[in-house]
Amino acid sequence: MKKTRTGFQVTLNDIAKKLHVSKVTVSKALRGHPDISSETAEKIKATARALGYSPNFMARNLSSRRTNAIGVIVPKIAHHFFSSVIEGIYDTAFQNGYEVLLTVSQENAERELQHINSLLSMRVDGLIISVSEQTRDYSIFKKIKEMGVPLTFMDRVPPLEGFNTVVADDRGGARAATEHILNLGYTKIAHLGGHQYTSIGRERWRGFADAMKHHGITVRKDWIVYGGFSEAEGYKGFKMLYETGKLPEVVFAVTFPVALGVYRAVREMGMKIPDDIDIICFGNSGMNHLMSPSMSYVDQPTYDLGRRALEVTLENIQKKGNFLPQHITLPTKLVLCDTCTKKRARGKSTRLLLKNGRRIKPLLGKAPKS
Amino acid sequence: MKKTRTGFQVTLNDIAKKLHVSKVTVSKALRGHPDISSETAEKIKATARALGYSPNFMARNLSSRRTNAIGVIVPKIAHHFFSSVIEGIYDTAFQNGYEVLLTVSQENAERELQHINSLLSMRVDGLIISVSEQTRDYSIFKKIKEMGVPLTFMDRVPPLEGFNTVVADDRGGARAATEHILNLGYTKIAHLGGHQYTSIGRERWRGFADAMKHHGITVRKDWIVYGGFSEAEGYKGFKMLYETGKLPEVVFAVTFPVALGVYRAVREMGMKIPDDIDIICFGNSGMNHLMSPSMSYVDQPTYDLGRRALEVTLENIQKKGNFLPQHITLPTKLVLCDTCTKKRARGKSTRLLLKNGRRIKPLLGKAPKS
DNA sequence: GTGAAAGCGCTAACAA
DNA sequence: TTGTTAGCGCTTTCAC
Repeated sequence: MKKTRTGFQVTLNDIAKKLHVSKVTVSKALRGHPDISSETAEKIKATARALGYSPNFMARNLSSRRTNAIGVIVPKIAHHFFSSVIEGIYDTAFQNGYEVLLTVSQENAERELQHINSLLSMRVDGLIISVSEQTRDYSIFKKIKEMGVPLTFMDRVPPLEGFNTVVADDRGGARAATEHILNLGYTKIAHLGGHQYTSIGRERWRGFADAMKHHGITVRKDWIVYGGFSEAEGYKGFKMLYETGKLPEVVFAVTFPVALGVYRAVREMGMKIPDDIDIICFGNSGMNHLMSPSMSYVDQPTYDLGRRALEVTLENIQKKGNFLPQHITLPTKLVLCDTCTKKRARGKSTRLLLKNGRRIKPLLGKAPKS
Repeated sequence: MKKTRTGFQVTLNDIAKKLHVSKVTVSKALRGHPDISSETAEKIKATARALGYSPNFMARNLSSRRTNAIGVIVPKIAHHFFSSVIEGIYDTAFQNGYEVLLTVSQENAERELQHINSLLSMRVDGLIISVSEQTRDYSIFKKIKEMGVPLTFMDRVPPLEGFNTVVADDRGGARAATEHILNLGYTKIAHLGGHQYTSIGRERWRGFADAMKHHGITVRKDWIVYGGFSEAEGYKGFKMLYETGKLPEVVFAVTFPVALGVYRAVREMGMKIPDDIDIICFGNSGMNHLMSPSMSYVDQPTYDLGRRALEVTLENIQKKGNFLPQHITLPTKLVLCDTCTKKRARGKSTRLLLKNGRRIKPLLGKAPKS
């Protein structure tokens, strides 16, 4: 027993001495190495348990040169999307005997970089990253590739070659949602989109544009607003729509939180969803069914995104040199709830706005332009 | 440059050789040790950067016997409460040069134990744990104490002596909420509480009972339901209330998710909150203001819970032997939203129930008793 | 089936 | 100011 900075820790040697064997024997026994007779192995395991032995991860990994750990970086954890993805990652990792080192960038590129460096210095065997909405400097990823550390981008993918990617069918899903609202008869459609330097922002916009084009409807420029993925951004985005002086009939929001921001803004203005303005979004939350009205949305295979991301990363770790980057796209599904079930006659308040921009209770901050 | 299992990793030695100095010099220089002249230090740092050196956490921590890492275990991350706590932990850790190793137990005692063991084997300098709602075996915590690893319980605290605790004022907050509804004139009050072997379940129940007693109102036994902290449990709990044949005027829910379960159940039965039944709860979610009606609740200092938990843990790490366990209780605040703002005349549907238990649309599953 | 030797990359103590 | 020596606790040859 050794007194460490942290107190008393049992080591292999303690067990070895107690049993008058070498520490190598103990090491092998504990790892189930076939060298050791089942008899001694049992004895060793028993005393290890009795002594409360817990292997020193640092030492083990320093000598074996592998950590059996995967580093994960996500931008947020408060959202259903990521927490479900993480569940998929955890479960799969555990089944494969891997440890997960989870970190959160808070949509902050600087913090993301810190985490990457920490995880690299912990020598994780592989990385799964969903980049922050701010990330624009990709040099660290190139460095990671040079270092030979397997890296899988999940959901949010930077424009780089040579990495594994696991994403939902953003373009297809966005297109399906847009087709749906077009089929309802809506033509005045706005898109609260993500920044175009983000993969999901770009792909979802493309899906939207695909459908619009296919129906021969021109996209009104000031009804396309690009921004971040948070509720605050959705609120801000709707305000910008409002300031165009003309409200669309329906909004397609790039994420669930963005749609929430719209809800809040709409409510503050004294308007009603879906009667005054309708809405549909990409992604979901566990609380959707409690909102009134509940939102129709594009469902993402969250758990599977996590699971597949981990699987690909593991495969990459195992095959190493002779492994070609994999690109996995999982299907999405349109789920209809209370919104966007039929075309609504525009409500009173919205009509008023069209005649006279001042009749609707203005949002906090700047008054509407027109 | 060494080829490791993971690829190429630059070591201290690489830098040392390149500069014709010893690796000790490099090590010291990189850590800003005053031994080294600023001239050589600069040179060393420059080549380290050029070579893309990243210190090996394992090796560093193995020899220094400290990891500068805090292990954190929370039961859930999908909830506003924990994700905000985690933010507090992260920020404070970063300010103090500490790493956070975050894990999630999913309210599962077994998984919690796995995580504890992993973190211990990573030799974290300290632990912050919010125990799962299932945890009933506390032996591991005693073992941790024997090992001398500083441990702080946050929010959910097992009944053990000798550990740091950082909690919200559960009892006081629950009492304040209950006082409030009593002052509105309600007397038929139900409590959807947490299991009594959990600290927050117990304390919140006590606060509730305090207020009831203070107002001289006897607590109807079958209006006290104990369960878990999830939405599903809230749903189930309300069903049990319903089966008593008499619905209370108002429900005090032990957590926000539990209250959500009530919302869902109430809605399914075709009743209305707050007119048919009113509700208030402990804790909040970022989405509360989007629900209709928005819920009045006891606000917890989530970020600060995280911050203080980390601070106490660090202090414990530093003082080690001569450190007495600290117990910190942070104040809560009653926040009034749409529910519980005044006593409502009981709605039609509820009155019907009182005469004839069959008039309200029954919940899925077993039909109501009466 | 078992164990001695060597070393993973780093830091701490001490010498030079 | 710099370098030498000796580990940290473990795993990996490779000899017995």
